[in-house]
Amino acid sequence: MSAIARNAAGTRDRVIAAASALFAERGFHATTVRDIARSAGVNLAAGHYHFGSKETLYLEVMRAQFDAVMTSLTQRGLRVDTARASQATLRGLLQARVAVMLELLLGPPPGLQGTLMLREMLDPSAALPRIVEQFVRPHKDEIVRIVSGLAPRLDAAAVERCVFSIVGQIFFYRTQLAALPYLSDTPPMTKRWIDATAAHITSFSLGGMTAVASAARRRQAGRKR
Amino acid sequence: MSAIARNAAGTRDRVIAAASALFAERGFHATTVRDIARSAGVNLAAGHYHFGSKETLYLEVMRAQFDAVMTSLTQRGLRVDTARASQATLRGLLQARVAVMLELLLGPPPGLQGTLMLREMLDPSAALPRIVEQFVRPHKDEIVRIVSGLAPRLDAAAVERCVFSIVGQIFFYRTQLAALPYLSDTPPMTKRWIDATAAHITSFSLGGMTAVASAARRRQAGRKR
DNA sequence: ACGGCAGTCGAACATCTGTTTTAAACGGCT
DNA sequence: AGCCGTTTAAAACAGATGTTCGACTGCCGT
Repeated sequence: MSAIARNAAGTRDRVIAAASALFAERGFHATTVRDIARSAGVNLAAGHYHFGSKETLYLEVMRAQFDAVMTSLTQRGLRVDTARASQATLRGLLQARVAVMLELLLGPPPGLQGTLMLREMLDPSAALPRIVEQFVRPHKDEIVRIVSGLAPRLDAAAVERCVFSIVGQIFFYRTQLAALPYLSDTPPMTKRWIDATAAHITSFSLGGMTAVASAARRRQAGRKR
Repeated sequence: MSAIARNAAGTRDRVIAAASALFAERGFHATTVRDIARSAGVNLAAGHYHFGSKETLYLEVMRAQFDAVMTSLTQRGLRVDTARASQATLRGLLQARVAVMLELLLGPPPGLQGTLMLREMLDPSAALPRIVEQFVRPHKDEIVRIVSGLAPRLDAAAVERCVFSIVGQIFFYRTQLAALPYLSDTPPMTKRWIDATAAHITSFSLGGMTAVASAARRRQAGRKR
């Protein structure tokens, strides 16, 4: 544990950092271990010494990346008690959560985790279950709680559909990122833009939830007749 | 043009078909020309004879795939005059359009075009502009027309945000396809499920649009004071 | 002072990949 | 028949890629 102290830790971390960026930018198969080594400024064999194989390195990158995200999120204290909050408070919570997810997906840094997650969705690996449990599930559960508070009459299935509708709106801007320049002259993703978009999504979603709730009520009333 | 009639067209098409499936399933880099040849049941050199290179083949696959989609869509006669339609009609148009896009993205066949498009979004190639113009743009314009009809008071920017909110809800089920089994016990994507989901998205979106519209009206009134 | 050891390095290995080449066959067309 | 576009077969090529090997380095404990 001598050369480790200054070198090994540094080397290992530099490999992880370089691999994260390259895997996100080009994907697993288009990224070569030589690219990673060159980008990290380390020897080609260093990667295999620390991780054993390219695939293990990839999984380790995922673990490191999403562990980092979750700790940074809990640090920001976004876990709030939604049990007994007013409607206005819940709306604020929703908007804040939407803004956080937009930031997370679109960066800066330019949506590293968002890109990695999207790649996992398209080419699932052994890392996907972990990512879903550690990263997606908490967000989903939180929004489920908020939606349940905002529309108490909805049953679980309807709540889930509403949550998917909300999350879908958020993911859109990351999924279609490459196509957006061709579709509209969207401004750069500044903090201002993120806040405005979060406000729109919140407003849109609140309207959507009340519409779905009243439709369900109407359906119920119709059945009783 | 003799051996073409039965062989060339057959061979060429078989290569395209096999390449489409493999590119969608594994992506460009993870697919080898030998895999394609074996899957198509043709000789290795056949691909290069017809397409010259793997990249050209890929672009040709994209062209063929999205040309096919668009012709099949126009055959279904989904271009309707939305200029002077009643609100109820517009709602029906929206729901039909949402259902079509869900089918397109989720298959069967299991979302081949949806997967290819998603891969293009993540790793754009020379095919992306064409895909956007031929495939994404028409859908967007159609929904813009429907939304404009449903909420005439909204300005262009607000309409676009609403369209993104609608399309985002649709894409969600394709983007998060791999994660859905971990998140909820979603039923298989039968026609029934697609119709129900389209109904939900339509209902949710109508509510969202009226909410956004009334918020805009409120903002306007506030400014005038 | 010295052996051990984790870490690093340069080189090499075996395999895979896209592409090209060569030769031979097949089938319709004039 | 002879030609020509198409297809097959087999091989080879150059370059890239993941992985491994052996030697070297610097530091620690004894």
